Amino acid sequence: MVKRTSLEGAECPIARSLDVLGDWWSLLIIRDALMGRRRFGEFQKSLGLAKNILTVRLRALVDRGILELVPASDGSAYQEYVLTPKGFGVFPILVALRQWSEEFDDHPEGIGTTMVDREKGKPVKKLALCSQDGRRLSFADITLKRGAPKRAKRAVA
Amino acid sequence: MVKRTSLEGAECPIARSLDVLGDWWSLLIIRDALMGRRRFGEFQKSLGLAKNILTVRLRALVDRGILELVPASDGSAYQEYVLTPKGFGVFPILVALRQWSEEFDDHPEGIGTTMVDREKGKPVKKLALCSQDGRRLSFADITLKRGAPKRAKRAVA
DNA sequence: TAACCTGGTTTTATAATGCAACTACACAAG
DNA sequence: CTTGTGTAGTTGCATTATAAAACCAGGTTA
Repeated sequence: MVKRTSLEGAECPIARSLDVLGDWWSLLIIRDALMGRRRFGEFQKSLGLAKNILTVRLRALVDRGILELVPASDGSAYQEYVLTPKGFGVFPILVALRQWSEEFDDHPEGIGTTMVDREKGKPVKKLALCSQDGRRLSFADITLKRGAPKRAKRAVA
Repeated sequence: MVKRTSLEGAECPIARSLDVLGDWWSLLIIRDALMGRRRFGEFQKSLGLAKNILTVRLRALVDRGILELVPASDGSAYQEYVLTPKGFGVFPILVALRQWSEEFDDHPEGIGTTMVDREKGKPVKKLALCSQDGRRLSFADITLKRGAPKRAKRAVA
């Protein structure tokens, strides 16, 4: 078997996420979707990737429950791709990627945009990992415990 | 040009990060490095990837300033791969990936470990994006402004 | 109805990935 | 000093994924 070894079924949740999001285009498609793009052609023009690849990626994202196909909002007979809650949940990952580049990129002058809060127009704070009682945690302050995390009941949107 | 289109030089900092971290193995290698692995053989056994691939990935991570080759800590003539500050900076990205899986994975019971704070043993809080004055921001509360972010002066370690 | 746009599929070429076999060096034992 | 074992790769070849370009079908527009 030479296929690109799948990480599906891995125990590590990082590997599980990467199995879904870890290819070259998926995260960029989701980024564009968060910026409001929804049509096949919009994605294709914005990302500049081949249409056959985009077809496959979009289908995969729909299959995994990250995007959803809905009738076009403008009343035409076409369809649009919109994010599901699971898709919106990717937002912090994109923020983390953005902030890593902002902090460590070797040529930061090449970065074209800064993320600011809409109300004040000021750059946002760095994502920080905190304990439940509010202490800031570095990677040395955490450890892994066996067993699946209990999932908070999610509101029904 | 048929090569896997490089995102190098993109304006979007997310694309820039993905250009470095966006392949199947790099983030998993960094994850392992954060867990204390440092030798070629350790990575290879842990990840189960082909040695030629590992060679290429490690070299790329060293070239990009994420890993560093240092003389082995046990006094042998071999070398070890250790994370640079830039490498440690990837930690929040891995946390975000982990938390996305914890929250949205379709089969959460397959997740093997939970991240807890070492001191209290309790699960950590979700990463939250905040404005400089402390308001929690959702993706709808932010916007992009043109121009590179100013980078905070970093301590000289 | 003809031209055009949208959202694809097909074809074909090249680059990345994976396995297995092989090599080079370090170190340890006999 | 020779043989054996472990580490850290390299090389060769098969298979897959990715890409560019051509093609196409249904909806929309003129």
